[in-house]
Amino acid sequence: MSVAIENFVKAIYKNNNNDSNNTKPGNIAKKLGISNAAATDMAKKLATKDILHYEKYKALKLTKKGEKMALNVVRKHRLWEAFLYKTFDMSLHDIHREAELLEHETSNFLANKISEYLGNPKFDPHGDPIPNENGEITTTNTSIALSKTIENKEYVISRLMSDDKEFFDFCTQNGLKYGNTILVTKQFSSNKMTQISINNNTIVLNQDFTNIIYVDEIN
Amino acid sequence: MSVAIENFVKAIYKNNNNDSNNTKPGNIAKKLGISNAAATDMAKKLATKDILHYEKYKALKLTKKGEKMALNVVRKHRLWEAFLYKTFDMSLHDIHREAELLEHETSNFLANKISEYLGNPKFDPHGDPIPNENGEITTTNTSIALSKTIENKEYVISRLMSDDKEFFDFCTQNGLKYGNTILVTKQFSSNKMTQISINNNTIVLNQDFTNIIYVDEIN
DNA sequence: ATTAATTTTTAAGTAAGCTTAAATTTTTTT
DNA sequence: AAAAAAATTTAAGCTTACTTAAAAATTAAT
Repeated sequence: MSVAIENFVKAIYKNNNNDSNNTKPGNIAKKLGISNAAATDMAKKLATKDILHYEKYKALKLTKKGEKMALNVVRKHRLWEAFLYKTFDMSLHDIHREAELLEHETSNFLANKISEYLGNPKFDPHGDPIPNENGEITTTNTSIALSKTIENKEYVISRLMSDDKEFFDFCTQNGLKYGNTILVTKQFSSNKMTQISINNNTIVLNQDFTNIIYVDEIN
Repeated sequence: MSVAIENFVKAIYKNNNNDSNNTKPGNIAKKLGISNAAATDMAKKLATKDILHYEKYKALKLTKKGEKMALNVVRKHRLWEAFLYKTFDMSLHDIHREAELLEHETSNFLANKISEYLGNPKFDPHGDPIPNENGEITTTNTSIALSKTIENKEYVISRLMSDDKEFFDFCTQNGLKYGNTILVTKQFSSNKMTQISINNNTIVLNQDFTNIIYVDEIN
């Protein structure tokens, strides 16, 4: 399977997690930086290979086979992220950029070596779950978006769902890191902003950020 | 630069080291598993990009730019080999196979991280020199092929120049490993075989092997 | 030094993965 | 519900990196 195909199924997989009705060629095209026409072509091709279901003008949906392919790539991506983070102490943005390339040239053999070396971790440094060798995600996800949190409650940061360098730079500067504790001090319902306290600093975040920062409640 | 181009210049670079008159399209084609016609096409294309010198029916020769490209790929290949060997304890054959893929998807940034992590090694686990960041090989090579050694002298294995699984399996089984000491007990000049002693075992090797096993004299 | 064998080159063609432009369908707006 | 906007699809075309087959040049053999 080519890099183009692997990236295509990965993009569908990631999109389906959020909003499966929205997984149309144009949407995937935008994420991959290709034209709508190219995405339609690819979708039709992959349908003949039993990798996805394609119906004109309808949303794309991966078959079991396609989902397994996507999860295999996602597994390699997240294992590389975890590995590079630990071994070379690279930034969240850098590990993503490198993993984006390495994921396509990594044998299952090597992926398993990396996993074993790391003690078969369940999450990568962004807090994203790492599928196992069979493409299964065995962890249950109890995290919620920061935008959905309740005032005056404490939470632990569990996931930073982004690829954006500026976002990660901001997080690093403000101590927003996987595992750190924050206190939600105010939810501005009118303008959808969230005020939090971390390391004795007060920060106000807008929805662009509070929808991609995930947290777990502290019991 | 594409994977096809990187592999092409790498193949020329490796061939030039041995016999520069022999570096014609058909030769490179055979190494890459492509047709002669494809190799000729590629050579003509790369000539327009100032990557190599091309003259009809003559041997191919890399330009300074082309050689730098080749050395950059070779550097990444050998750094990956050294890294995988050390970190995951993989076999000489396995590290080669994985490095062959990873070398093309590795940024200079990551290559430098790997090099630094390993203490900027000068040689990979096969004994091949690792070019530095500027594409320079700073080590001088004093090794000779096992076929050129002298009877009743001791040598240290310094290089195993092969990609072949069977060869590496043979080496592993017989203790033929980078850094190990051997005694040359007989050179059969008639049939070009070499008899050595290692770990109290006697082995007779033919030229297929003695031309790719390199050794250093013990002073 | 011819002839034979091999290699290189040219020519024509293919598949993958894109592009732009136009036609069609769906979705949104009024 | 009709018109406008947006998205999807179709069509035609491009580039890269190959292929096979035939022509041309080089190399090897007698």
